[in-house]
Amino acid sequence: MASEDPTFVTDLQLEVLRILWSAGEATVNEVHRELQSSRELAPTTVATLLGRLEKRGLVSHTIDGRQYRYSAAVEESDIVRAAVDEVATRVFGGDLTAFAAQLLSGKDVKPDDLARIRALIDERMSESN
Amino acid sequence: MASEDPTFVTDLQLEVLRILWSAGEATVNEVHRELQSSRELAPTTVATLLGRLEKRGLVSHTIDGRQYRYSAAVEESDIVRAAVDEVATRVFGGDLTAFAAQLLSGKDVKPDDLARIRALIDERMSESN
DNA sequence: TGTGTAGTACTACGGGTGTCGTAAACGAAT
DNA sequence: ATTCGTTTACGACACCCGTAGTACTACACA
Repeated sequence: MASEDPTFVTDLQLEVLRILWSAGEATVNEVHRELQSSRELAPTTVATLLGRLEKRGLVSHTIDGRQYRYSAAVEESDIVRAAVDEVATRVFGGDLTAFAAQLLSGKDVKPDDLARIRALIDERMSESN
Repeated sequence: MASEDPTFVTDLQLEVLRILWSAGEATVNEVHRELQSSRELAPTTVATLLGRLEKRGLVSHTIDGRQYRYSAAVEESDIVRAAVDEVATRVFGGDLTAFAAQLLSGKDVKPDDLARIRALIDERMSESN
């Protein structure tokens, strides 16, 4: 079991998925265009990316004329959860308190954040009581 | 600059570093032996690993007779921080509240954790007042 | 019906990783 | 000294990622 975190995605892959999540569906060219703001990639590169993502089951496509319309086959929440779990396990050995401590010790944690997170905790504590 | 996250480490690399952190120093064989409990690797594999880590500046060695004594050249906190920052940026776009929300929404968050994290927040809030 | 063009598939290359095998070096024991 | 064993160095291989060139396919229009 525990084959190999099937939902691990790299940076670029995540960017691609994000485009699909927010667009619902997109052709290679559309993805390419979106991506263009952050990266300079050849259209064929994007096609390769999408193809590889599809081979892994993270996206799928339907045919529309001579174009492929890609859409994500995984939900954003799955990917996000996988990323967090991964760090929680790998780096903190499942010790969420340590994880949170690290998260909150950052320089750029604003008081706002602290307050909001605290509110989240209170909520969670009362609901699961 | 901001070349390419120089402190990114993979799973296995982290395991190796952990051994060095807790041992202070270790020969290839010692690392190999420690690693053995979780992975079945040939001793040469471990040597390769250490060598590559050294090339990246994450570990260094001194010579002791015919053996190398490796030690970590980075601190655990650097690696841990890098890992957390990475996810915070990549996955949450720097939104720590969202990050924390995700972290706290996990199934395996115990009431204890919540309480402790809350205490951390309170502490942090008052000290940075 | 022929041809241009848009779009995909195939192939490839340089890097990095996990994984080792084998060669070379260097002390130790005989 | 010669041999042996331990330990490191070098080279390799498969696999994945980012990146892209080129070849192939198939509609669309003349």
